[in-house]
Amino acid sequence: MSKPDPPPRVRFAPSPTGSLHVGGARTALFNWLFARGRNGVFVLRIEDTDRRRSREDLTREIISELSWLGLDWDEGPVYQSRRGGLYLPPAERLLEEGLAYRSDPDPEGRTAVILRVEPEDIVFSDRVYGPITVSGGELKDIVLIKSDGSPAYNFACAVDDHQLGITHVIRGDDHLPNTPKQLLLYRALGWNPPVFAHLPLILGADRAPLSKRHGATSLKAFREAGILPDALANYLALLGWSPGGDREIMSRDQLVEEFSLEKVSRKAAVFDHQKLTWMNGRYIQETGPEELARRLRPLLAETEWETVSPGKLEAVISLLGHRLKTLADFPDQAGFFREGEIAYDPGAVAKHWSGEDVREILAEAREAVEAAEPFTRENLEDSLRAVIARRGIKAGALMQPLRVALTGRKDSPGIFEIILLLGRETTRERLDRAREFLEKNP
RNA sequence: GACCCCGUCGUCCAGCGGUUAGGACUCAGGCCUUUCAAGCCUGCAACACGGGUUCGAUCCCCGUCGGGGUCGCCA
Repeated sequence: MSKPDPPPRVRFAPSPTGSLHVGGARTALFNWLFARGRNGVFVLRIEDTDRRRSREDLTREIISELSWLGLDWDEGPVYQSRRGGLYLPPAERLLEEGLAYRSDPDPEGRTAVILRVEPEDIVFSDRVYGPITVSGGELKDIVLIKSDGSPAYNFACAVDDHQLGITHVIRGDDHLPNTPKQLLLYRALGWNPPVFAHLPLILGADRAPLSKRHGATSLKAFREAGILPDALANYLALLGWSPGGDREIMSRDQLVEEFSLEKVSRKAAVFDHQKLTWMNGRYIQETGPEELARRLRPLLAETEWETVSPGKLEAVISLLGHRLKTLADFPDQAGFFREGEIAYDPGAVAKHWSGEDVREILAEAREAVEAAEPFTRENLEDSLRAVIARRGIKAGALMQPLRVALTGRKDSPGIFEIILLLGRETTRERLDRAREFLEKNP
């Protein structure tokens, strides 16, 4: 047996110039899975050297969305902007060694520090893409320190990764062309380079890189759309990676257990909202009412549900929570549990209230509900089924008009459960109102 | 344009020289049922093309075509 690899140190290094989007989130997730699966260390580094475009509020947002996704880090956040002093010494060393030179002064007399690049082939092995050769002469000299004194990206990246002891650089494959440059920097500085692993891009349905044009792509948007973090993590994990075989619904522990860079795909993947929504529905089904209520609460702020009691909310959720595809579906599907008058869906009325005997049936249903004593699900069902039997009609001929009267819609959870939760009084009110409606609109 | 990468159902994946090319999402039909959702069953649907190598290529090699990435003193 070969001896086990030492624990890896990886990092996720977002730039706070925009919201955290699914592409970045997936990169963070893969780093996290990799670290957690082999006892490694996950470092969060904020690449905020671009003072002009970096925003503190975005830094906070990125941090909180990562937490929402369930990703935690062991070190950081490390702010690149606060480590200015780290970059000059290595650059000066390269200058002294003659490996780097100063640019011609700009009009203001400032110079940049630039690494001299010799024309020679560069070969490296990417953990995902395999061996990659870049022929000599393709690379130009590399700017280390810009004329304004700040470190250029590739240099800052190499210095930081080295200084933080990063062993594996796992990032989007838009960085693949940067890799030879960084390798040259490591070589010039006499440092051991980390292992590089590049992740394929995530595309929109039109095969263009995912962007705002494709709708909700920020984590914030997914959260607000009622996607569960575990569902999103599971979906994202499978975008560009697979454990082999047919497994799809996988817990965090399973993902951590199975994840490996070798099984990451090299092919860009199209983000499929429908499949995410399906998967989210599966996760919702497996989530208990208590937790669903907790997840739902923030989405209910400023809606008519804001003031509903926790007990009532949980009761409603246990009745229809498992039917939701996203948490955001809740207000629409649960609307009829709110007090006050319900709206009748015209389609439902036309379909189920057009029969001649509907008024009679509803009247008998009303009596049957009154007669259920004690007020239990079993008694309600017995009582209502008795009406069906007595009239010799099909169950649907009673259930459907009743459903419209109580919910205003064609689809809903089971009628008996609804009556039970609504209570006798509300049920009675709604049936009376249905009767009035039918009298006015024969 | 140059350099690099990629190419299995519409989409996400499995496959790793011999398979009726498998699963999932979507879509269609059916079952169940008080409706819808869920669940279960069935169906539609793919190896980009052309050369090799081989007894045999989805799989290996070359080319073509197609897609993507990068070419800043941005990150």
